[in-house]
Amino acid sequence: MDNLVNLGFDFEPALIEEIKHFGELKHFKEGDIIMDYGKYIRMMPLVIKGTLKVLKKEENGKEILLYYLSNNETCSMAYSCCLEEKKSDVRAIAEGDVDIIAIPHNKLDEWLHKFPSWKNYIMRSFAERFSELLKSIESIAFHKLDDRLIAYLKEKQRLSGSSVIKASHYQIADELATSRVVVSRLLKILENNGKILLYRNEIKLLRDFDS
Amino acid sequence: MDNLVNLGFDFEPALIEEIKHFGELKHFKEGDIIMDYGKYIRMMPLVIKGTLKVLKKEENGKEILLYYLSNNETCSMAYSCCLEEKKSDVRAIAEGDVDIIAIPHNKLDEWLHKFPSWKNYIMRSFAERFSELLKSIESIAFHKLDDRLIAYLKEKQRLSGSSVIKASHYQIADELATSRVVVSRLLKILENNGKILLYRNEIKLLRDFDS
DNA sequence: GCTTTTCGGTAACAAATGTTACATACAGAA
DNA sequence: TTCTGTATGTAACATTTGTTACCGAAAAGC
Repeated sequence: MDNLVNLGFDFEPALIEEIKHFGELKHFKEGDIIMDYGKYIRMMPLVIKGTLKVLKKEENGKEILLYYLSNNETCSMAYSCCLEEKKSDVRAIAEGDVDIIAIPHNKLDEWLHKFPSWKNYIMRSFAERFSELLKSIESIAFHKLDDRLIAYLKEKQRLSGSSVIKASHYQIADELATSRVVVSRLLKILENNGKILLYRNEIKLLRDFDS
Repeated sequence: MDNLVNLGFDFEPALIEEIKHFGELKHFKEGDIIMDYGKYIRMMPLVIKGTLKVLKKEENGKEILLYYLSNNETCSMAYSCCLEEKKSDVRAIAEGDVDIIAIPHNKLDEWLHKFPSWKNYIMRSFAERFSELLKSIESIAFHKLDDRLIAYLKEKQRLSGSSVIKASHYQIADELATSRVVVSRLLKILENNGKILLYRNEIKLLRDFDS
């Protein structure tokens, strides 16, 4: 918790003191569910380390990836839910080890008045989430699956910092809201074009991957 | 402007006075553009009468409908843009006659501190827009075009209060980000199934439309 | 009246995606 | 090792959506 000051939050010292005092440091590991459909949300997560993925599910069970949250980001939808005592529309899952600071919901509004840096942070978060959702809509509505797959792989590369992506075709299909066979087919084409190499549970992006 | 008090905003009297003083009443008519791609936004629109549609466009020219704004609603994305001096990612167009109150951007933040009812309104707006965007994503990602078309027609019916919808197949295709031929095809199927009647620039929804 | 433009209907085809089914390969457990 | 569950490869086919082309009807302009 002490290294909070070093993180890129840019909060004023008094606010950092309050966060240290009222915030609760929590650890999650691969696959842990931080927020879930239909559950009330009583705290707002600030992501300190690792990555969360935020998903939306349909009645029949299909899921689609909305966006990732990583360092110093937060889920604005959690904020909205906290304020209005609403149930969550989305699910957030830890990708690997994740540390968050949980801010209790009753502080959110108080800090908004007390700390300009908190207000700015919240407003910036809202804007970023809107922008991510718009990107997501753009991707689904306007791009074909092969482009979306490539974008997905790039995003995974960016977040992990590695060009070896650990995931099964099933998982990828889930997050793109399509079927495993389709993903396998498109990945095989990418491999044949010399963009990637395929292994079990692993995809290696080659140098000329983006072109 | 004087009938502002009667509208469902639920603002405190002092805030209403400020809105009357600093807000500017503006009229738009069918097709007028209130916000546009790449333009800076210097005021935030409160919709008093009529309906705005909010769209997102792709590079190649295709557009897709994100959601409608009608009575007492506002565009949270405009709010974000105002605060951060950002360019708009979306376009907002008047559907028929529209009255808005334009709130100058320098008041937004000030009122946030001064008026709890303003803060609540803004926060509620953020939550509503998120929810609309999620509905939009759900629709595009999980539903086939025929379902989306039906949902689109229902929404039009709800907003206009009439089961006669004035629109060409071209317009509908644009807002669903597909082509005219596809829309005509699906509409004809609906007509053959006794759900609707088709005329030039007009679609009449029949009684057993939803089933 | 005529001409032009826009709108809608339809066919024929192309492309993208989804589905089912089955084979094989691999990893870990027993 | 063998067994077993999971992951992947691939074919064949169905469905959905997109595209092009052409037609005639209705509205708008002249």
